[in-house]
Amino acid sequence: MYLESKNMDTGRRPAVTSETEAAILLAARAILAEEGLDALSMRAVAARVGTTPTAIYHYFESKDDLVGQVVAHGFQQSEAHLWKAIERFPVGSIERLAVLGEAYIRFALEHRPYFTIIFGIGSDQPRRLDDVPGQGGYGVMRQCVVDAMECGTIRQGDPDTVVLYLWSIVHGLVTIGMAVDFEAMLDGTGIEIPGEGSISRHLYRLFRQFIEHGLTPADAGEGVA
Amino acid sequence: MYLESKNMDTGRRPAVTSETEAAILLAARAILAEEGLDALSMRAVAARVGTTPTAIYHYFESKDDLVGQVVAHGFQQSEAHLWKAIERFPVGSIERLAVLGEAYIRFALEHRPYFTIIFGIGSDQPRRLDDVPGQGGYGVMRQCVVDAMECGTIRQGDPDTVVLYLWSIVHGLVTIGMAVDFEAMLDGTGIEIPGEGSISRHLYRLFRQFIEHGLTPADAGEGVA
DNA sequence: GTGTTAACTTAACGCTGTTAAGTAGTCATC
DNA sequence: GATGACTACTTAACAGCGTTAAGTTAACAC
Repeated sequence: MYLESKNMDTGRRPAVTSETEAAILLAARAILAEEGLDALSMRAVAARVGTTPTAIYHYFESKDDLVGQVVAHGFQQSEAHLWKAIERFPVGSIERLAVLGEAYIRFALEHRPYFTIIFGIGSDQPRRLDDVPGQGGYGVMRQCVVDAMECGTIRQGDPDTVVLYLWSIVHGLVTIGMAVDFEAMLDGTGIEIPGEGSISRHLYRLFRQFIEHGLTPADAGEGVA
Repeated sequence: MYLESKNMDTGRRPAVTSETEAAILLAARAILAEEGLDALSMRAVAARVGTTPTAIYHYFESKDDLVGQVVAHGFQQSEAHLWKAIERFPVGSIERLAVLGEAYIRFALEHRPYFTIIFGIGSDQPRRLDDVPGQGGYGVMRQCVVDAMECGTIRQGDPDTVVLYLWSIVHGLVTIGMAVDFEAMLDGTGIEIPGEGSISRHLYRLFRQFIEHGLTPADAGEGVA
């Protein structure tokens, strides 16, 4: 549905020059943040900017194009967010990898509409990762994995497999958490719900022993809680 | 957006009695399978059944209600699908757990619109897991994890944590795979794309060593490829 | 001064979910 | 056997959506 436009790949389109164009993008971003995805209509954006809906088509091919650029802006921030989160942890350390996962979860929860648009609408064809702005964090993750392998923190192997593995864990956790009420679900289980911080991040911390040492008892070693 | 209706929790609503109601559900299911989520409109369903759009409101509160019941039907099948997939593997075995994950992936890929509706649309509040038909496979997974713990196949601990961990992996893999073109993405990486079978299932098999033995080199033992 | 272009506006099309109001047909009761 | 109630619809319409076609107004070029 969304993001079909040729212009959504970031960078290739010339920078925003017009004041109106900037205002449109700003308004769209504001609506998405304040009122959510359903409230984001061409008419709503136009009303906020103070123009007519059709004026938007002077700057954007379609709604998909507009939304695509809004999301691209969000995801471009995501990469910076991830890099910033890990910078104070030693390159190649397991902490750096762990914090990266937490940062991914935090960003996803704070930019839920972006994630819904990129990963949520699924009736159509999947897009190339190059078209996902900031590669959805893939680049950062891959660098961290490569570093960790070089340092011997994690075992040798194909880095892309490991990246996809870690990405699946954090992304799955976030996706399930957005759809299912963790709080109600985990009530009565052995998992205690933390007073502060998101449940998703808490769960991710619980996963850490499995990620590091696996589920098999023989491998458990010092990892057992 | 969808599934807000009180009637979406399966079972509590009386069974379909009217012939027309059954025809509406059948038509909606057919449209979803043949033409996808975007094509599923009240008018399209009505046209297929041979009635007017408003007639549907005699049987269903809203579009959300109708879609909710269609999806509920699909997810009810999912639990049976998962149980059937694992039945020929020994209770408590690691194979049984592995096959369960593969079955989840297969079902998700074959019932993409259902997953999109339940997990994809994320602007609104998350729902209780009880309301997710078939608990999204949670019950099956949990039983398998408990069995595996009792058999000593996986280490002792809180089963719900392990279920969420495994669920996150398969669900994340599926979700990313639906949004990103794996084929194009993995071209040029160390991951070889299999000729037959889905890429997601192939990746999941690659993850197995990490799931069992973790990423830490000391734990790797016999798990290394 | 004329032509061209950018930056819009007005009006409309076809689509969507949904509601209000009306209409047959069936069935129970007085 | 007429009356009222209920089921199962229909027709018409409303408000909103993305989008397009056509017209307008201002700025600038030659």
